[in-house]
Amino acid sequence: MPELPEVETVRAGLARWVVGRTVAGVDSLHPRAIRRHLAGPVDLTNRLIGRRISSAERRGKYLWLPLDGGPDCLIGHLGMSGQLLMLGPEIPDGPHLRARLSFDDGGLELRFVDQRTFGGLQLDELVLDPPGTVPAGIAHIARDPLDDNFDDERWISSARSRNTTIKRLLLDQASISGVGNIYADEALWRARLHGDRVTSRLSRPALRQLLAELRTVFADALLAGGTSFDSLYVNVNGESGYFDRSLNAYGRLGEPCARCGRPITRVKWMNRSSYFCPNCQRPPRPMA
DNA sequence: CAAGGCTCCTGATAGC
DNA sequence: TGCTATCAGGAGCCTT
Repeated sequence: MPELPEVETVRAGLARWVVGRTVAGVDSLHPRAIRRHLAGPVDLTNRLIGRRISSAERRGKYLWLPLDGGPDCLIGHLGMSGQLLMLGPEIPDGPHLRARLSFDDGGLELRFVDQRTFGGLQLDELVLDPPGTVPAGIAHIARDPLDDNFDDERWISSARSRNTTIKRLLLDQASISGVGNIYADEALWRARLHGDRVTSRLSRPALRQLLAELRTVFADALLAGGTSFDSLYVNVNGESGYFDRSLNAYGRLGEPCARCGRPITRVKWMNRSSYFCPNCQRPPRPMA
């Protein structure tokens, strides 16, 4: 499942392979892949052809490619199974190919492949959000913890003013972006916090440590090229990351905790799973 | 307005 | 063998 480290790996690949190139053709092959582009596939094609990609940007799990000569950009989101692959035009289309960009140099194409169709592409306008510039449609997405302008103390104050639990807050992209189910569980395990802890009752040092653990788990995953849990995630060259070997909680049901040896537990949570060590990560005391 | 839950989607896998 | 149920989950959208 692509979260911040995987998306950053893809962004770096796009910076290497598509920045500076000019779009020559666009194929929209599945309506769901461009459902967020309300003006439709013809508009998407017309507005992309002839445009040169000037950079590759990211905030949280969103990617965007600013286009030369205008305030617009191509936004990409991988959803839970999206891949952006650079492939030669002679390579046959795979079964889940949703969109394709070709370039006027005739070189490698950019293909958007997405089995579960939660991801998508859209054009959007960049708005000024000093000192960064983000697409209008993702202005509600908070900065991520690897952003130099992420304000730790402000986030901590915000958390302590909220009436919610810490795992919910980690997954709220309007509060802190880039965190999904895997890295939420990993950061909470590293910080020895149970996901059901109420944010307003966590100390500032505990929240500071959680941010630190989030950053180290992201950094570790980036070094490994991202996590590939079910082989749906690959970088732009089609190579899987191998960070899943380093996970301490997520997907480790019944395996001994790397700290204390107690078996990792899984609970159903919001139509998904949470993995944690029942010994290192004590659930909150029930309110009287 | 904040918080929480529903829903979109496909393919692998388990169970009968 | 072939069917149905379950699971994976990001994030927009809706309800409370």
